[in-house]
Amino acid sequence: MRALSPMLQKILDAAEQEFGDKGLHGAKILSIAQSAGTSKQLIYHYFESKERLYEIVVSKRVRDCFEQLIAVEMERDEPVAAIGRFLGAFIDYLEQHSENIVLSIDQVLHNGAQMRADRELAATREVMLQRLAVPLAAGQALGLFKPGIDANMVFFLMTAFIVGALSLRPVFAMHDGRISETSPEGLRGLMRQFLLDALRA
Amino acid sequence: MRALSPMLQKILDAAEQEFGDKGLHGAKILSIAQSAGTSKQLIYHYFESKERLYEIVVSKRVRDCFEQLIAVEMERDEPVAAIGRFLGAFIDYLEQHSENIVLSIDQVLHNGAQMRADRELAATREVMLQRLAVPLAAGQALGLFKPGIDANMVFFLMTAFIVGALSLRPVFAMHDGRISETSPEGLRGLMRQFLLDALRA
Amino acid sequence: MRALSPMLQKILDAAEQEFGDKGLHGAKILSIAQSAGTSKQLIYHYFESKERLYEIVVSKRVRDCFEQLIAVEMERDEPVAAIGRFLGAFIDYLEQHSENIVLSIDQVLHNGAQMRADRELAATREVMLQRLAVPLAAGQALGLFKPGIDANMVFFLMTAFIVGALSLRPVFAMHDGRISETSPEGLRGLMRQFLLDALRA
Amino acid sequence: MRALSPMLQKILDAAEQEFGDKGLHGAKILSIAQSAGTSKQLIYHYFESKERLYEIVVSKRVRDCFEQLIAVEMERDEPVAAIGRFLGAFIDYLEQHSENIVLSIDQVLHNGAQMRADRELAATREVMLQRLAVPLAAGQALGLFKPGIDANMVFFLMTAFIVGALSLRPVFAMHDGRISETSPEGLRGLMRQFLLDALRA
DNA sequence: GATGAATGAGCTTTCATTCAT
DNA sequence: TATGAATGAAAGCTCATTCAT
Repeated sequence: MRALSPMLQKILDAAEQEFGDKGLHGAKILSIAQSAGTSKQLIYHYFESKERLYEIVVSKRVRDCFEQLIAVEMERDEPVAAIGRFLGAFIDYLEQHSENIVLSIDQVLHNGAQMRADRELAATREVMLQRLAVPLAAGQALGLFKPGIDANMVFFLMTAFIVGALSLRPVFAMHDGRISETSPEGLRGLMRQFLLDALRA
Repeated sequence: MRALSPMLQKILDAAEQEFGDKGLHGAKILSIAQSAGTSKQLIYHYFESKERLYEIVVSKRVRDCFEQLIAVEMERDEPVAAIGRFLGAFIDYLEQHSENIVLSIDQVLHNGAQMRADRELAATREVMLQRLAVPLAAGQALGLFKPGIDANMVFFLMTAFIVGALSLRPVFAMHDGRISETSPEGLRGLMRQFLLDALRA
Repeated sequence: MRALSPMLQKILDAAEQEFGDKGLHGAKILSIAQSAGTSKQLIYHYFESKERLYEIVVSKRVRDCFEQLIAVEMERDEPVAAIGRFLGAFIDYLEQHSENIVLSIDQVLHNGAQMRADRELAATREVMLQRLAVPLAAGQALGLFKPGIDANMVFFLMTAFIVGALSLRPVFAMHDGRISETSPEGLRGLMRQFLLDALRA
Repeated sequence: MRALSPMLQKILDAAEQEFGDKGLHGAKILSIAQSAGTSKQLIYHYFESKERLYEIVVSKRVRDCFEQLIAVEMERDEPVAAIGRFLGAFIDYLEQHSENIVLSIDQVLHNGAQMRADRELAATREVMLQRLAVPLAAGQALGLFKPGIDANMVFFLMTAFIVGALSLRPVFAMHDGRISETSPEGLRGLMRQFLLDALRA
């Protein structure tokens, strides 16, 4: 991974911000250019189209997330604690990177088309899943977790729930103060417990 | 609730479709007009702006969802079965009304601004929550459900998970066939079980 | 001149207001209808088009102005005082009826097309001019006024100056406080003196 | 003042024409684009809005007028002739640039908002007024002109009268042939004399 | 790499006007 | 008189994208 030209880096950062704030449709190439301190034309010099830039940003963000999850230490803990640690890291990551939420969500509106053919991303993902599989299998062997679900499924359940909760929280908050009164700490614990209970045998 | 003029009804239906497919930004007034078999100007005759039409569609969809949930019979079952029935109805509704998914999701990109001041909607919501509270409280009294969570929180958890799962399913399917191989039946059962397990004491 | 149906009268009043505020282009039929408490369709029931309604309003306003001027008592004064009285009445009228100013001005943008064939208006105008001619001729005979100008020309000069001054006053006021500091009283006197001096032999 | 891109120049010329013919509301961006031989989008590339383009055109026209008046030689003449020369130049300019008339007039409908914050224009105006002040003061010292009026007021009176007369001439011509029969020469002389007489002590 | 000029396609919105009842 | 429905035409403006330098 060699260093990118500094302007290219700025463009990518600005695009991450803009797409993460407004989604594919809401983002404007001109805004990205201005945030990056350059012109639209330079963006077109580097990227063939807005869609392509978006794809690249999405892949980059998703890969970054996978890499953070790969870095979670799970070897020393017993299975439930290990999965709990993974979960905590996942929740923290998504809470701190709201762009990923919007980007994930935005995929829904665009059929996930942005992730189609990224081999490297698929590989990273596989590594992450294999690491998650270790404590899961160990826990299942000990009768701590439900049988019949694999790492892929567990990761899907986690993602669905965390992304759903974090993105709908503000919407629910409008209706009803109670959710938003729940401190971030509280919601974090709630999500973690909820998911662990759901996995338990 | 008197009958709407037939063209107005067609416009609302077409708007529901279009917004449900593409979200606020992606939807085009011209498309809605063409689907409804009329002109964009007539839409502006009835609705003051695109945003306002969107708000109305969102409110309508959400209210419809709440009403379906209010109609779920829960009186005859014991608590776990009652909540399970509610859950099943909720999942079915959202699976059959994918517009609601997109609409919910799209709120995230627009700060949920579309639901702010709909008193009637808030009232319907409250009725629904009160019905859900009955078996929940009964179950808690019997030690079947976790203590310390109320109907509002349960509804939030359900929505977050179901919306998250249904919307991310196609995205995950791109990476990995296994989720999509899971038959709709299978996913339905999985979600239901997952949520019930999470609520259990 | 029989009484008009009350709604017709309200429409004309509202049109006067709206055209007088915004000019032909700036005025909206819908606004007029709403101000009059009726619907656009009724306006089209009475008037064949926006342009035609405008013409009628303009004629009405101009006739009203002429009639006010006809009513000015000039018989008892000596010539200079008589013309001064006429002038004062004209200035007062235009100051109190800013619609007339805007309407006159707006004619410029539309080639005065709105006044083409109104016989009755032309007749009223002639009466007014003949009354003005009396003290003018008397003054000229006494060597008080310039020779070689007739009532028509005098009326043109008066109108040009008063309309010009009243309409440009706010524009000049932006550049320079001094004009606007001149009290309405002051401007009134200034205009009157200015015109009388210009007519003097 | 570097040369403008040729297309920009064409756009400005076309805008001057169009706004000068139809005023702010009546002018259409598409017309301007077509007259300039380009597309409306290019106009928006250069100017942020129709209003802004209008402001620029108005400022440009008004500054041009002031500059012409600054260029009038008044040093060699005695006061009355000097003011007469200024007046003649002013009348000629406005007769030859009917756009300025319409533009001035149109200000009335838009509250003169277009001239608010143009420092440079205000400065040019001040220079022009100072030049006009010289023969005025000299004439007042000799008892030739009324005391108690300054250059600003004189300029206001001149503008009001000339703009009023030139713009209302066609309107009056409809009613009455006599004004329009007055040759442009004749009207020019009449206005000049009329204004000089009004200034005289 | 960088920049100014230019364009095509399309969008939301407005408004005078008409028709049927 | 009065009203709801509908339409044609166009307006102002936005944005992704390209080209030439």
